[in-house]
Amino acid sequence: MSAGRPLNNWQAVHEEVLRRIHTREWRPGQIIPGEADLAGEFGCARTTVNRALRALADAGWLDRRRKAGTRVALNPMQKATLAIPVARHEIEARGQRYGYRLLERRMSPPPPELGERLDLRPETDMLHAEAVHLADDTPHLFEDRWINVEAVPDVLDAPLATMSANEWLVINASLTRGDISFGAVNATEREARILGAKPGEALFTVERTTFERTRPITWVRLVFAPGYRMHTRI
Amino acid sequence: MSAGRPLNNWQAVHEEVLRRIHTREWRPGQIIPGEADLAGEFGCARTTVNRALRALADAGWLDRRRKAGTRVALNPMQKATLAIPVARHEIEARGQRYGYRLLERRMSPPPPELGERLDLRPETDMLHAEAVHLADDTPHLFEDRWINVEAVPDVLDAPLATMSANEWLVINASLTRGDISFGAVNATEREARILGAKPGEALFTVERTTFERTRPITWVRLVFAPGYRMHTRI
DNA sequence: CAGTGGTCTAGACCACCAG
DNA sequence: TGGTGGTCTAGACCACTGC
Repeated sequence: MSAGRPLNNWQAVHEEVLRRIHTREWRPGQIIPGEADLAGEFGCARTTVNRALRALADAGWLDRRRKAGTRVALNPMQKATLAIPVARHEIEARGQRYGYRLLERRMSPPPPELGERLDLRPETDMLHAEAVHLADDTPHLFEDRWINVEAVPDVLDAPLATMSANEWLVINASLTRGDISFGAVNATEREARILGAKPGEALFTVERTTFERTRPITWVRLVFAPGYRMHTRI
Repeated sequence: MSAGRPLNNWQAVHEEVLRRIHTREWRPGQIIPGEADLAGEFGCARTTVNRALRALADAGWLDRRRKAGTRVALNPMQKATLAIPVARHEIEARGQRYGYRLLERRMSPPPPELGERLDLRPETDMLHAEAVHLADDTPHLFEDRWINVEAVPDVLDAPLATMSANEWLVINASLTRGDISFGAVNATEREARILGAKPGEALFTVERTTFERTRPITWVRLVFAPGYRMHTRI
């Protein structure tokens, strides 16, 4: 069934396969022809078909299993690649002026819950930094950060007044793993004051714990100004 | 510099390169050797190196540009692949019993804001369905959905009392694009009653608009029970 | 303009696992 | 156990883009 002009690049194959899925020529759950067959039909090497189908599987449109073959995914909308907001970039991308103010910086024992979660010895002091990120002088994001100084002692000399802890850590620490979670909190009195919100107002939060191997480096909670939404597309 | 045993599969190359990034042998912003060099060092084909480096670039660890070469990314934590929660799977994965109750189902003109956002003609009725998803009989998620019946007329015959609209649409409609956003809202009186929350309590929400080509099929807002967080890892 | 990554090909071998 | 996807190779050509 070698039809029209050969599809001799993987993007073209990708596009054609996606078209067949979208037009329901190939329906959810249905098995599609094997790589060799498609290569024959499209007039290209099997490697090229493989590249295209692998991309579609990564994106969630196909389910592939050896021997079982390739099927159209039942629910393509359950995978998304998300751009984790980096305050400076997000603000500058909107054409606004980025600002940063350090509100607090001091050594302190972490809240017990955090100490346990990071599996630190009790009574270990951490560096606690609080800051607010501004868009055209309007508060955008409140950052509440705890840093494990035993893991990155140099951070005590970091110029946190002018440079966000994140920027310093990215350059100076070895970050191998991150656990990230998203949720909602009611603004505390203090958060409300800092972010220009009403106390109790619902705020979007991101929490991230960053590790070097298994050693915790830092825990941070980002609390966004009211109305903030994080977007993605499939 | 062809050292020990050859790394003749892309996962091994992937691992070795990631190791050099993690140990800061190759530092953020630094340029790394070209594919040909690495292939020589590792004792494998350039294609294999390419596969590994491409995966690392997709994951955000490397930045690659023709002619400019490959550099260690400055901020590897800004990309994450997210598993969009599907209520049934999420609940069953926790070993709980999944339940579903349809609360409302009727034709109605959409709120003006929604009608505009979907670019529908004024006075177009939509199918409005509200449902709650239960985990062991405890409310987990409130679903507020509007469906464009002009795009999927058959949905009027869908057994929404026993099957969630999402499951029906995935099978019966052509979904080519989705816009997704995450945020926080204060529970309304009604949401609080349904979800077992206090009025005003901060709740995590996901909103998704789904399209066939450019035609809107459905808009849905998921409001999660208090304390819910969505997780991912890098 | 030249060096880098991006890709295609043809052939081959292999791991996996559904039937 | 045989068919399917997963991968490697060697060689080649090309597109992009920094210098």
